[in-house]
Amino acid sequence: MEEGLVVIPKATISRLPLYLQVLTEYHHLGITLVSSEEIAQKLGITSSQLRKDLSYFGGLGIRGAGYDVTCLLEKIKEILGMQKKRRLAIIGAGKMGTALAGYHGLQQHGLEVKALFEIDKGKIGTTIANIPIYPLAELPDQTVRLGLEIAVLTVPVAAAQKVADLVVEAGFEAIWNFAPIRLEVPDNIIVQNEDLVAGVLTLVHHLSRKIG
Amino acid sequence: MEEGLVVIPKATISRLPLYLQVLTEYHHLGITLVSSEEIAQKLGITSSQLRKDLSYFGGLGIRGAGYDVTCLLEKIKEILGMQKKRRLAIIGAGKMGTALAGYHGLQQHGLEVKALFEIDKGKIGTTIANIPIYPLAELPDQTVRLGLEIAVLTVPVAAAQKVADLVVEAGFEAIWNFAPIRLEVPDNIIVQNEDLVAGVLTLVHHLSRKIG
DNA sequence: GTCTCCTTGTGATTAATTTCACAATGTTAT
DNA sequence: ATAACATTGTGAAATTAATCACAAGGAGAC
Ligand SMILES: NC(=O)c1ccc[n+]([C@@H]2O[C@H](COP(=O)([O-])OP(=O)(O)OC[C@H]3O[C@@H](n4cnc5c(N)ncnc54)[C@H](O)[C@@H]3O)[C@@H](O)[C@H]2O)c1
Ligand SMILES: NC(=O)c1ccc[n+]([C@@H]2O[C@H](COP(=O)([O-])OP(=O)(O)OC[C@H]3O[C@@H](n4cnc5c(N)ncnc54)[C@H](O)[C@@H]3O)[C@@H](O)[C@H]2O)c1
Repeated sequence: MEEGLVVIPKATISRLPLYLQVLTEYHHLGITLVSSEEIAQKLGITSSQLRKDLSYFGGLGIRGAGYDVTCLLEKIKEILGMQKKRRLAIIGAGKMGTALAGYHGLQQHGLEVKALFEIDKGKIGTTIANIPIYPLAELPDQTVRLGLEIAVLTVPVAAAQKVADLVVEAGFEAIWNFAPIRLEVPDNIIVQNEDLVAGVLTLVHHLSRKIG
Repeated sequence: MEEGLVVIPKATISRLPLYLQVLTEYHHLGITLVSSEEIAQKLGITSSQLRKDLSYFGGLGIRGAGYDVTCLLEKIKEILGMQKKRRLAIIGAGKMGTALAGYHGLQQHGLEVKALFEIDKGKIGTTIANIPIYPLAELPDQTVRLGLEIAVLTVPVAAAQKVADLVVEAGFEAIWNFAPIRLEVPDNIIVQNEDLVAGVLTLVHHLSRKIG
């Protein structure tokens, strides 16, 4: 395994959060060593796929025994770029914005929600889960002051593109978008669309194959 | 194109919700005809991929002109099994459950949230977005009475597996799971894991490639 | 230390997906 | 009606991903 030369396939990267999840489970249970077969079974994939995936980032396993849970967790976090903490802002303190602001799972993965932004005067000045809500107009200033990197878009779909423009102008590097619309942004801005409807429609598709 | 014999690739199916989203956008804008190139550009994919995908369900396009938006929307909805309405229950009326209960996007895709279930006595008997909150103990009875098919799991991770067991026993066909854990369920139960953390970690990975 | 057993790591193979390139076939203008 | 043009639909080729099968190497027993 030649370090530095290996290109990790996209398909492998896309499975890393999955591996992170089950390894975290094992870690919490106090399990320190786990075989590829065990993890694979839990995830419903083949053990050879898991081993091939892990092989891309060096021989981490112990032949005859399995993989060290802690060691593997560290490596996956490294590849996913999770060592550095990231500062987020949530734009739109509505139902979804409120849920995310109070979600501990983000904190646990090094994602710090530092601010919410709103246009509703009734919400501005209050807090959600101890996070202050600022007026949207302060976006450029607070972005610099707080060192915000990732914007979480939880505004109504009708406002989403306009808000995305503001977010880009304010200097954000990335957008985590919950509005069901394809945003148009410059090439250097990273957009991750979180399309919950897509998820449930996939489920519906399977369901209709099963029971019509 | 031989009807009935064609197997639609998984990769194609996974893109259908995406197509649905942009076609719905065009529909709202009153656009009736659209070329593969336009849609592809909007989605950041190649036009030949889109055409190949659409070719699996028969020649829907008009050579020299493009695709009829309404016609395409209908076909995609058919393939995804969206003609039939589906009845959902949300288990766990916390932050995420509340957000989903009040989300119009579900209704718009034929997904009707009929009930919420809780163990918190303070919440039982009240409503969220006009949807009644029942005690968890009533799950089996209400499932039959209301004809519930899909269970939305928005309970704390520590309770998720136990609740999943109850849901299966109550007769649900499918689970839309928001808890960050791999549920163990019988083979005939469809599980769709909605791992929001996976989404944002993918974003973080791209971010760390970009700015370190 | 040696033997046995277990599980990893990986080349080779097979399968799935994407891209390419262009014939087929429609539209629109005249 | 015909010509000029635009866009689809699709085999073939290229790329990417998943699976197989087994040699290599480490653990544990004695
Ligand atoms: N609720 C859900 O479960 C859910 C699920 C998936 C996707 N979404 C999407 O998330 C987005 C928000 O949904 P929601 O249910 O939270 O809606 P919501 O109406 O509860 O919240 C929207 C909030 O955004 C604020 N807002 C409006 N325009 C704004 C602007 N220009 N700048 C800043 N804030 C602004 C509003 O004041 C409101 O507080 C929508 O695009 C929706 O489609 C919601
Ligand atoms: N909040 C978010 O933005 C978010 C995002 C992604 C995933 N999630 C996941 O969704 C789940 C819920 O998160 P939340 O933030 O809404 O938590 P929450 O604490 O706000 O809500 C959980 C609710 O479930 C109820 N509950 C507990 N045990 C139950 C049981 N056995 N049966 C029925 N109800 C029960 C609680 O009374 C509470 O009302 C968690 O697993 C979380 O990891 C949440």
